[in-house]
Amino acid sequence: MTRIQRRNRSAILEAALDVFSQNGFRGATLDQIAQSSGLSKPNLLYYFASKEAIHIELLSGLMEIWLAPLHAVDPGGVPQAELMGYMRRKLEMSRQMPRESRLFANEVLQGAPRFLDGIRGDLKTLVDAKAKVIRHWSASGKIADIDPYHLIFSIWALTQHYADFEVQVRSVLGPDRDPFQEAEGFLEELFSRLLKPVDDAAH
Amino acid sequence: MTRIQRRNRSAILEAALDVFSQNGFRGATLDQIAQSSGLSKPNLLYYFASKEAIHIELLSGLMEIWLAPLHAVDPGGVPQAELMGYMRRKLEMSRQMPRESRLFANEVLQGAPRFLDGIRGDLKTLVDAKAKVIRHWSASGKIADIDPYHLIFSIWALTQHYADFEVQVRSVLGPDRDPFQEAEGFLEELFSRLLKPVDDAAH
DNA sequence: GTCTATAGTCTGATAGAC
DNA sequence: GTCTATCAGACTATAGAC
Repeated sequence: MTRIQRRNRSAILEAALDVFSQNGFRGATLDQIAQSSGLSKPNLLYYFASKEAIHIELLSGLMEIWLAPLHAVDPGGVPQAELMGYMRRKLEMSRQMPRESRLFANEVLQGAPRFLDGIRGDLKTLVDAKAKVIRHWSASGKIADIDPYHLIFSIWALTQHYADFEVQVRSVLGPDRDPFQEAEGFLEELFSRLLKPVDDAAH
Repeated sequence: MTRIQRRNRSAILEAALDVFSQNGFRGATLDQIAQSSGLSKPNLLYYFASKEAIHIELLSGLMEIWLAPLHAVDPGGVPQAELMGYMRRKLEMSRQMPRESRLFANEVLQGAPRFLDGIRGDLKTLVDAKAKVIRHWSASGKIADIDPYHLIFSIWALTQHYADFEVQVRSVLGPDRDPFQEAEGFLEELFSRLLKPVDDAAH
């Protein structure tokens, strides 16, 4: 692949991320992507077979990046620190990559018609593996005895909320507050309390 | 308005809830709504001026129901019980009204272009009022000293996650588990821990 | 009030010159 | 590789008969 091809492909994907993340698959148009990427509409289709091909390429290309923080949870690390670190990295991704968050949110919200394989495959496999690690940490008393799947869901829900519903969060907080900075402290407190094992010796 | 008119209008709105919540505004078509409601396409437009009018009517009509649980938080009640009750009612709404949850999620996710007034108006006003109540509870030591806005966001994020991302949650948990029933216990534990005031006497 | 027919527009994709 | 021109289908909305 030439340098020009690489540059055009990535310009298309960059523009597509903008457009798909804001409008969802059906709401997005090739015209918008063409305009935003600076290429003509037929030229998009020279690089990608169809509108759907662009979308699929985007999703699968971002999947690895998106799952990296969970992948990085180390079974050999300090449980509390590993999980707090995972939460922090996810929040940081919501801050730095809100478009990616909304891209996935749009897709899942609408039933993941173009992505169910990825969810049922890579995602489930990874979550199952990490859930086993977390369950072990709970069983050995290193963290509280809570369901690992719902713990992971709660990290997703709380961190991605600030990206996916950013318009609402900012509207409610008003223009002078920084949602992400405040979320950092709040979620730190929340997950500290959630993960702390019950200290039976205190009773 | 005749009985027939009332029945047709509500049939349209019921069908529109199905279609808009699954596809978003731009992804939805009048054909789908017509088919789902059993009326012809021109007949939809006899009852509503446009596709957008249907959507706006849906959103504003559901706004009151959607905010009722927060409205019901009683400044005179027992703080911990009030907030746990709010969380429980929100989770119950995710279970019973996932389409409504996804309708709002789609709209907010895409920047709330048809709903920003509602968010900046009624929603912000209500949240501001309840935040003041919660802050007072914190200050008097009845619950933990946490930010009331982010507490409310966390209730929204965690309860609505089970409706909005239901496909993903079910795929990860597998077919034999009941997400909502499990969430009940998990969120009960999470918010109990989060709201509990620090007991200084213990140190 | 409800229908068929259709106007007018938008959209994904292709043809073919260069 | 990139463009202009354009097709075929889908879409919102309206006209007009009944």
